Amino acid sequence: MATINDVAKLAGVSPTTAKRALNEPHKLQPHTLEKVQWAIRELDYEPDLTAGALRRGRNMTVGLLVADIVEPFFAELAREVSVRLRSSNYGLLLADNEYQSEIELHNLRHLAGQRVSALIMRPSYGPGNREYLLKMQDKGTYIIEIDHHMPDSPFDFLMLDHEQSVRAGLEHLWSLGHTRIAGLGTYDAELYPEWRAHHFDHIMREHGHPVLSAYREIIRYNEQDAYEFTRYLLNLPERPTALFAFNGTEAIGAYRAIQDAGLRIAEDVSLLAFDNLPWTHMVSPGIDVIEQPIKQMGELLVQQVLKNIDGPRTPMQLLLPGKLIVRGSCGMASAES
Amino acid sequence: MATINDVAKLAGVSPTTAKRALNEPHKLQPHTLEKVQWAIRELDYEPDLTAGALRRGRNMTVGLLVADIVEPFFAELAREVSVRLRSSNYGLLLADNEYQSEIELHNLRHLAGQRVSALIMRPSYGPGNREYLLKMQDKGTYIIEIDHHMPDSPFDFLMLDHEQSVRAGLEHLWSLGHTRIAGLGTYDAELYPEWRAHHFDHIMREHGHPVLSAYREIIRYNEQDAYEFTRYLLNLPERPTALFAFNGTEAIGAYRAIQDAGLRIAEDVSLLAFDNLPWTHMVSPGIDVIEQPIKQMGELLVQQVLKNIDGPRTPMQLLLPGKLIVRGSCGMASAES
DNA sequence: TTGTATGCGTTATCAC
DNA sequence: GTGATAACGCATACAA
Repeated sequence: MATINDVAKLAGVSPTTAKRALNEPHKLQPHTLEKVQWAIRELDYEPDLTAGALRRGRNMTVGLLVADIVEPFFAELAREVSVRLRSSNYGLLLADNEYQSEIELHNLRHLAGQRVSALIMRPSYGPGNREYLLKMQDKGTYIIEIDHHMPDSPFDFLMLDHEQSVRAGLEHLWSLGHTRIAGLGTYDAELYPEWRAHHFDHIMREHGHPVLSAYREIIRYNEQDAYEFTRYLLNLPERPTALFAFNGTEAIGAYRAIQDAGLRIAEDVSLLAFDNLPWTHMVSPGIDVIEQPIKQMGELLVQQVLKNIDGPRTPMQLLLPGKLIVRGSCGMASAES
Repeated sequence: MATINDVAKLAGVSPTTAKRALNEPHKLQPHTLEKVQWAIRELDYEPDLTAGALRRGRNMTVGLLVADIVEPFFAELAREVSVRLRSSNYGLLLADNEYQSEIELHNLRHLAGQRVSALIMRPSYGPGNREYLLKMQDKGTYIIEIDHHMPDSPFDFLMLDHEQSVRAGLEHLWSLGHTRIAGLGTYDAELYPEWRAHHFDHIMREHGHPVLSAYREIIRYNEQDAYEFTRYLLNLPERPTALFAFNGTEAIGAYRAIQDAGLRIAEDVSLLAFDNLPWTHMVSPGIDVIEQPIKQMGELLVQQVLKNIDGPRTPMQLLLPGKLIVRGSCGMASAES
């Protein structure tokens, strides 16, 4: 494996000069430049990123810590970020937290040990790792949160405008006459501080239709819990006329539960969901969804991260609007109780 | 940031001893061990992985190069690998190739520069980067291919038994009376050397029902191409009675095309697909699929990779069987032409 | 059982 | 424009 010293020797220059041929070629005399470039080709020189990382205190990667890479939202975001990073010589160090701060801490330790240049992360619940993250930030790692952000969190963030999105969804349902609406999961400051559930509660109350207490339960946003909770809801004497799934995974569980209960989507019960997943336009009727601008998120994130790795910090605290896509899974609220 | 030297100084021992407290604690006297552990806690010592990487010539990550992280197969595999890596102090450096060897080379350069300890990769087409990969291997990087493997490729591999899987699928279709079956994509040694398409052709011929030349076209395995090709197939005078989608993304395109053509799944045209994606059991009838044992793959991969990073090389050239799941999207071949 | 010394390849500072 | 030199933090060979 050729090092920059080998290149320098072969070209008859110093390592400093040899490196400049790669980083600041304009500062070299054409003649010198050519000699070095020839030597680089001759030896197949490729820089050792680990040596550079040790010297500079950060490596050439961006850490991306998602909740779960299998959730399509995170998979798509990972791709967008990865693709855009390509033109910058940065790589992507992937980690997850399964929404749990112990797992998160384990992975943060690794990312910090690897000296990632920047960290894009979906925070887990609770203030658990804030101290650790602040230490990372102090050591020069740029940190930006995605998808979720606590008001007292000191970090930059870029996420969906959950409030606007929930409101857009509810206005859609209201316009169809729905008032008995159940959200798939209830906000809990300690256990489950999810914004979509929080705004759902708040906006419903504000609109004069507080969510029935029978509809309120703290569940996790996965297929299984969503399935079971939906079955429960559909069996209530006062069953909801519309269901609001707070992410794409929940929507799958809800959809299956509705089918298994022998009910028809739209006619018997309406379904509205976050995340525009492929299957939502393949069933019939198609599912009404609120789509996140994932491409835009990826673009803005990479831009912001690269700008902030070197150069001075430019704050970014951004909410992006969700887009309602209507396909037919929400029907008129029927008169039947 | 505390280094191991700081720890050593505070504990009044040498750096070597301090490190041993972490790596080989049994080799220290209880008293020494305690002193060092105290100092580690006192200083919040965490190892600098970049320094270790430089020194050892490889970092504490495994490179995972997929074709496209958005394809659920790769997303799920990434999660399985990531989860299992957690108990080993290794991280995951993620990259893709979009099936193109230029993109692949770019990312390989990065992975090699980062000195990944091992590389799990889905190869792109063509022999393009073999030379580069061999150089990586010579420098000590353990390499194993997934999902696809050329017979003359010198690397280990772990993938689905494509031949067995295709045969299982076809026997299912034959048992329902189908003979006019179209695979969504045709094998081409140069342009598109995909095994599933290859075995499809071969097994159909072997069985006495060579694929009609009207059904043969080289397409890429994405939703759009699959959609268009399916529309074309369904418009043929001798249209196929069954379609075989070679991955989950193709299946989506085919499904939509069938719907848009106003045909009924199973009654009018049967659909069989690779990959057991969530939506395939949510539509009705559910889609008959061939499922890959992704969890097992992740487990075996991590096991093999960790064993081969240190220790002597133990070869692994493994085909795992696919599992046919029947849900109803394949009906009897109708008599109508 | 513990300690000493060296070098991994790069980058940054400073001198020429 | 170019070059010499030092230091990043760790792992290893070797010495004690």
